[in-house]
Amino acid sequence: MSEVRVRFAPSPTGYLHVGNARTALFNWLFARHKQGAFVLRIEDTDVERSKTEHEAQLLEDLRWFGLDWDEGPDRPGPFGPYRQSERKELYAQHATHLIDAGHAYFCFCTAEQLEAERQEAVKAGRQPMYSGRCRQRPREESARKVAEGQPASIRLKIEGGSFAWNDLVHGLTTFSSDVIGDFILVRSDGNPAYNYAVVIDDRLMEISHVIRGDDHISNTPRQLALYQAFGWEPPQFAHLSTILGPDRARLSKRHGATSLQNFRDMGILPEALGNYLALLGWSPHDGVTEILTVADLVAQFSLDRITKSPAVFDQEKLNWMNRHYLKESPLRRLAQMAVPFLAGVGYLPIEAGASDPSGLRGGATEPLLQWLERIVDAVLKNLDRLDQLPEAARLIFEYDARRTADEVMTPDDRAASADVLAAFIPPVLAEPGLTYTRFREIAKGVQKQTGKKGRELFHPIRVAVTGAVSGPELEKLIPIFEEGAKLSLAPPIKSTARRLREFAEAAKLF
RNA sequence: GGCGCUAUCGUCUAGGGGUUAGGACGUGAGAUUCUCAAUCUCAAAACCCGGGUUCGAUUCCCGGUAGCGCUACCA
Repeated sequence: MSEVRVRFAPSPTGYLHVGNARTALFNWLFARHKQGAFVLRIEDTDVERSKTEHEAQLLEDLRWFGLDWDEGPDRPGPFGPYRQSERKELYAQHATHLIDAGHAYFCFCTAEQLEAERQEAVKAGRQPMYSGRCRQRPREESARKVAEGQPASIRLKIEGGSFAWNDLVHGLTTFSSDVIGDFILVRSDGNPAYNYAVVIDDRLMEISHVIRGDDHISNTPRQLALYQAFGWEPPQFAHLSTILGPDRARLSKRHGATSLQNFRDMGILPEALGNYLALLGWSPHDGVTEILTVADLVAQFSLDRITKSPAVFDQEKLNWMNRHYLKESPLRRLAQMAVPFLAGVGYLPIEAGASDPSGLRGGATEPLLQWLERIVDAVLKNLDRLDQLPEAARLIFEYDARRTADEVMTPDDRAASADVLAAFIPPVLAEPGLTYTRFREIAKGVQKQTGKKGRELFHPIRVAVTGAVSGPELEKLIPIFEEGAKLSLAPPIKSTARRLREFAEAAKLF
């Protein structure tokens, strides 16, 4: 068993937390770095939380994140099945084995009894721990009660002085066995408890390294007790620190975006999220490099460079990293990703049940995609994430001449720039197909005529044409207006000339 | 309460018995551009506290404090 085998074992709750995503990522990086196997196991024995329909969503989230697995529910391997719900027979067999060997016993205590004992212990200031009342019952008696149909859970006998392991992140970690009660292996309804199922699964799947959140540190001695009872060699453990919110409390839904789906909806690129998460609790050897490709991460990853301390999730830094990857991304990819964001605010015509995967009426045609590339190229520098695209591109899709003339352009501005506008607008209106080159020539003419240049010249033009005091370069915007107008979209894109005509009218210029 | 884990700029981190304690995000200033942004340059900003060990501790040890976790027939 020298081969490295790691696993990620999520519950399909329909919500994959970034903390879990980071755990999955670290497992995956370690497996790929060691050229071992990455196993995906679904922990779906808890029917309350697990919904089978959520499993597909989970796999989809993981794939979007860029992870793949060698074995899993959709990729059968030699250690299947990979859903806990399909492994109940295995858990039952091993529990029987433990009882026969005298390491486990049936417990007939009711929930009420246990709760009462617990309350008492707390009141008396003692450690609330199972008393072990059913431990001494003769095996024959227990067997008889079970045969009679009395509900029973199965508990493990905890013995021995202490449990210790050499944690790959934290180093030597020790627990006294005094603080661990005889815990439940199999619940009275026949379902295995987490600490039991996880040991059976990890052992049977020949997992070599268990990499998981540090909220499991206190569970580890229990699991060690099980390995001991079975006479099994335990795997290596590595416990990852918690991800916290800005208030230093464990990152949760009330902090805002915390699921993979949330980040996807924000227009965060998977490679940006992966790079960011990899740096949350891990750093490369040089201690300087921050931008790392997946290949870099796989090549450099090592468990001994993982931080022990918890980390506060910083959306600002994620945004920065996303901006970096956005700029590196091919325009075509971004144009395609832009469609749902623009369609979502009504800038592009969507159609329910459209045959095209983009969901657009008429489909995402080549001319449309080329035009979207221009838009993305123009506004990219202003974006942290794609969900800011509608706002950044608004001046392309919306132009209100009335508002521009009355509000955006102040009376002072208008008075000061009357000569520029008077010289600029007529030649543009007379131009059939405006290009940026032509626009430049006209602007030059205005400069000669009015003697104004730079900001004095371009600001009034910008405002009149875009309806905004700031935005992308006119060099990029003019072609977008012109090309957009030709696309006959619904709602339509107004050409430069049309904008100026409306503006002149609203401002009563001529 | 008990047990456990953690502690370097606001945040993510590098480092390590002697360093000008390094990088990044964010922040501030400047440069540049028709504007915003982007970009570039510069700046401010940290070793939790108290004991020990040592010639010397931010680094090693102990204690305190704080934060977090576990203490379930949740996972």
